[in-house]
Amino acid sequence: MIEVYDSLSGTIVPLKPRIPGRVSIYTCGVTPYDHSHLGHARPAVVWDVIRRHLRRRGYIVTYVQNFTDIDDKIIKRAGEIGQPASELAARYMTEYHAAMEQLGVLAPDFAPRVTENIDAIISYIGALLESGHAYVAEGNVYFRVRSDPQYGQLSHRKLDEMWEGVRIEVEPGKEYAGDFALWKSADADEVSWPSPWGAGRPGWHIECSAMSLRYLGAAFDLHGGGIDLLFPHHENERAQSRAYLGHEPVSIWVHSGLITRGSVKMSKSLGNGISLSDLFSRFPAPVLRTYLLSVHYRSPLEFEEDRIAEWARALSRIERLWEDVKTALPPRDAPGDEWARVLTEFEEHFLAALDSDFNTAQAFARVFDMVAAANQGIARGHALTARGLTRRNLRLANEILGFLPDVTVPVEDEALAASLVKRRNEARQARDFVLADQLRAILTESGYEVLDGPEGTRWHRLGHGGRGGMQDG
RNA sequence: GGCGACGUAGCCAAGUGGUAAGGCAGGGGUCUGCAAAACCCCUAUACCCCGGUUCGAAUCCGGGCGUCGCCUCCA
Repeated sequence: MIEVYDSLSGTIVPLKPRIPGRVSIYTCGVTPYDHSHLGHARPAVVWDVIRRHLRRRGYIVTYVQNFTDIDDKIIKRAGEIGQPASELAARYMTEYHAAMEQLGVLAPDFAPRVTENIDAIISYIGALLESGHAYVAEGNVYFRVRSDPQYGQLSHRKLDEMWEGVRIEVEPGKEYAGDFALWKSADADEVSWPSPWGAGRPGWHIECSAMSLRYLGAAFDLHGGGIDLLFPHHENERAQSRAYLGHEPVSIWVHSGLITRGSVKMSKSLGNGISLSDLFSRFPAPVLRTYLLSVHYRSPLEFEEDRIAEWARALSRIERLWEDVKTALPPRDAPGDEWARVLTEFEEHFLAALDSDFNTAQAFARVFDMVAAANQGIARGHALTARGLTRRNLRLANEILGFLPDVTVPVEDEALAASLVKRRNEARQARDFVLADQLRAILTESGYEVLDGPEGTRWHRLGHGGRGGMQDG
């Protein structure tokens, strides 16, 4: 049984897919008007883990994540740099895709864009006008918020209290301050599409209602996004969809916590975002990916480079063990010791942690427990069994969490490293420890870790997934 | 001002009624040419403060203090 926190009800609810065995998901993607930052990566990685876990549990998952590739910010930015809005958006969408790929995020099944769904949006707005949930004013179309008696339920606020003391000017023609634009009329020099209400572009919220309907149907299981989208975006989206469909569009609303810096939210408009390209130059992608998974997805995550470095040290323990077990054969038996029990029961406990509202922090705790048990087994004379069980466990965990690097190192580098290790062991046998230490220093500086043990010298490249090797010491 | 969330060891962080996961850092020991890794042991009578409910609360309720988020740019 998988349980998920639902923002609408404010409680943990069991996941009951509308179609048994299938889970449909829609999440709000980015507005591509600037570089991708860490805050964009968090929900992407979180949903990647959710998808992988659901698949592991046997569900067929359909995942849709949109791009809002036309809006005021894009138009403004495009005007500033003298580039067409479509080119600006395309550039940043490409960058986003590349960053997500580096983070090991599976591509969505559909990645619809607003500009490719204008027809669906226009007909959606038309239906809302016909049913009286929307009205035209000065070339704009507004959604009549008070037509939905449940408006405010999702974000847990009361409509009457919401607009008191609001100091923004109400746009001319709006019946009510809380009403929001479904269609915005365009200035002559702005990019626009023809519509029954004149040339213009869609408002911010309507695209998600129209595109989720087109790609997932009239109702779907999970809707995701950052908690900062709860209001107004998701509140508005829900109101539109309820008005259009006559029923609830979403089974469970799932919101991920924000990343903060100095306790303040990281966001493009505050200019305190850490760009992903910058982070990629300083940390391996699996470290960044799993750093985002090191706390529960609903908790705020304070960005601190020292924490990432700490996390990298923790991961290196797992990686070192993986280097030791990755070629192990399947185990034949397991002794009744405590460490063996941990290794054999790992899958059950690991998946149970994720069943519980996708608790990745707890899932990692189970991985570290398992790592300790594996090392105990190896140290206590059951290396074959321990390695075999551990290989299976790490592959399972990695398939969902994605903490192991998978970049291969050129063969020639490996061959050179192997010869250096060989010469070092010759020096050690000759008790020429000065030369041996020099050779080890060269290997270390090249990214190779050298470990002398009773079974010989193990060596591998940390953080890059080199094949490494073993030589008799 | 309104609404909401959070406050757990030196640091990060799970746990939400039954007696404190995990990570980092630190200390002691074993092993080792040295180192690293690994193994063994130690490091919160305790979960912001004060009341209350309960046989029992970090977990529920009330009050207080602090931090953050949303209140139409936002993942």
